[in-house]
Amino acid sequence: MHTQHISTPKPQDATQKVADALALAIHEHRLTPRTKLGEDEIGEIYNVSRTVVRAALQSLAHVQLVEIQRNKGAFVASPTPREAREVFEARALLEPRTARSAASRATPRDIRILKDHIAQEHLALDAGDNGRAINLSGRFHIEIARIADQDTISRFIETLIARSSLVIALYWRRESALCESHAHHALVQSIADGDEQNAEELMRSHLVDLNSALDLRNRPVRVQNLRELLRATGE
Amino acid sequence: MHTQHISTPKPQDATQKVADALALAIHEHRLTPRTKLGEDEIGEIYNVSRTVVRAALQSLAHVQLVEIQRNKGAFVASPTPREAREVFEARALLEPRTARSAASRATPRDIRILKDHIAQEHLALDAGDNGRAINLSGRFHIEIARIADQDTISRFIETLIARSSLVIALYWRRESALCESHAHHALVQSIADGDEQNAEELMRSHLVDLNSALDLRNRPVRVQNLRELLRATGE
DNA sequence: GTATTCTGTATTGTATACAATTAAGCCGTG
DNA sequence: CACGGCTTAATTGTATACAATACAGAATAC
Repeated sequence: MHTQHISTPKPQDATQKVADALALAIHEHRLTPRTKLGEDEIGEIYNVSRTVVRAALQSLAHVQLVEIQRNKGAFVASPTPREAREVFEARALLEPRTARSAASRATPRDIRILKDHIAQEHLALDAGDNGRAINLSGRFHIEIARIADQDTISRFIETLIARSSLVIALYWRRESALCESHAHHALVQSIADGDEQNAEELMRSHLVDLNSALDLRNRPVRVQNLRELLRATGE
Repeated sequence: MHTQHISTPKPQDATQKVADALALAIHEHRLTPRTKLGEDEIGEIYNVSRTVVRAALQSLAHVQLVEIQRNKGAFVASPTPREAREVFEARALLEPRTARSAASRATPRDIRILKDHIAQEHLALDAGDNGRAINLSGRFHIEIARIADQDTISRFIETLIARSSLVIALYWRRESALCESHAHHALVQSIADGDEQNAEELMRSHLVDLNSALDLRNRPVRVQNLRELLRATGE
């Protein structure tokens, strides 16, 4: 992921590339909430102008992965407990129905893709790459939404899962085991069986489990920005 | 290039202003689907540079009010029948629950605001200003979402209602009466009464009614762009 | 007369330059 | 020593300049 320096052929949309790269970094928890995203800094990293960086940041701001404060700049978003709760409430509203729909439409190829996702998740977990595991876990849910073949709702779910990654970064209780791929496995099984009722119910309980693994009370403000970190010692 | 020096107080975000102005024009059906939105053209109208216009257009593209084609430019979005159906399916999934929540939380002030909305709707209809009436009707739904106090879901609903305006522009059957403010009135009543069950059910049936007023089969491609219009004569 | 290539123009994509705002450092004063 | 105002550096907001792409029309060949 570092062969960018020499040519930069720019075959396609540079803005999208930067946005994707930043989103991936956030999803994998390499960039943590409240981190400052300076335009020049990012531009130098990806060898693009601020024009492109700004467009990428605004795009990420739209899905609330970053927060832009006027004349202050862009920061990795830091969902409040309220926002965190809302994100999972919205997921609870959308995803069970989506899982049901997926169960009614999934093709053998879809099932294969889902199982492949789970396998990769296992690999990442075994390798101790938690960031990648979280990202894959999210993409599993997105894949189900894609199978459901509802573009509009899928898009909503994608943004919710993106924000979930931030919520997890902030509020995940280390006591609870990381991603419960058992739940994913059972979900795939019910989808493969075309058991709509079961798929819907499994997704619902899966989301409840996820939610219960969060501790929305205290907010650990572990920040990458040193200045911010020092200031936090006061409290 | 053109007098930016003297007046243009620019007290706040110029990008947002342009985006809002364009969105309003689309919501009021002054800008119709497939209309080309040239950057220079818009920039001259609002006396801002292309930089600002581009940001506004990208913002609108994100909520799918406009579609941006690379190297081609931005156009007012033109939802396909499939997209139109999906938009209303998503609304049917989100809004009844939201209405229920609104019924459980609405304050007297909220009720007053809703009733005021309806009154304005009536005024616009009586004045024959269909565009404004459609816009107000949408904002009525947005207001209910706001009362429900779920920011995340409210944001989704806002984009859905924005797109609904495009759907209406394309697929509304002129036979059916325009906005049925009776439905809105009954909805407000149930919300004022705190009757959650009724509010949810009324919203559900209201959306069904809206949907049945659409004809998703034929797509009347009445376009402002003359060139596109002439080309359409062939079919 | 029709089709096709070529060329010029218009429009978008990206980079850079300038203006405005913010944040930090410095210095003087109480 | 702490605090407040001023000055300066850094960063963002906006405009403009340049590069690349696409569209339209004309000229040419058939």
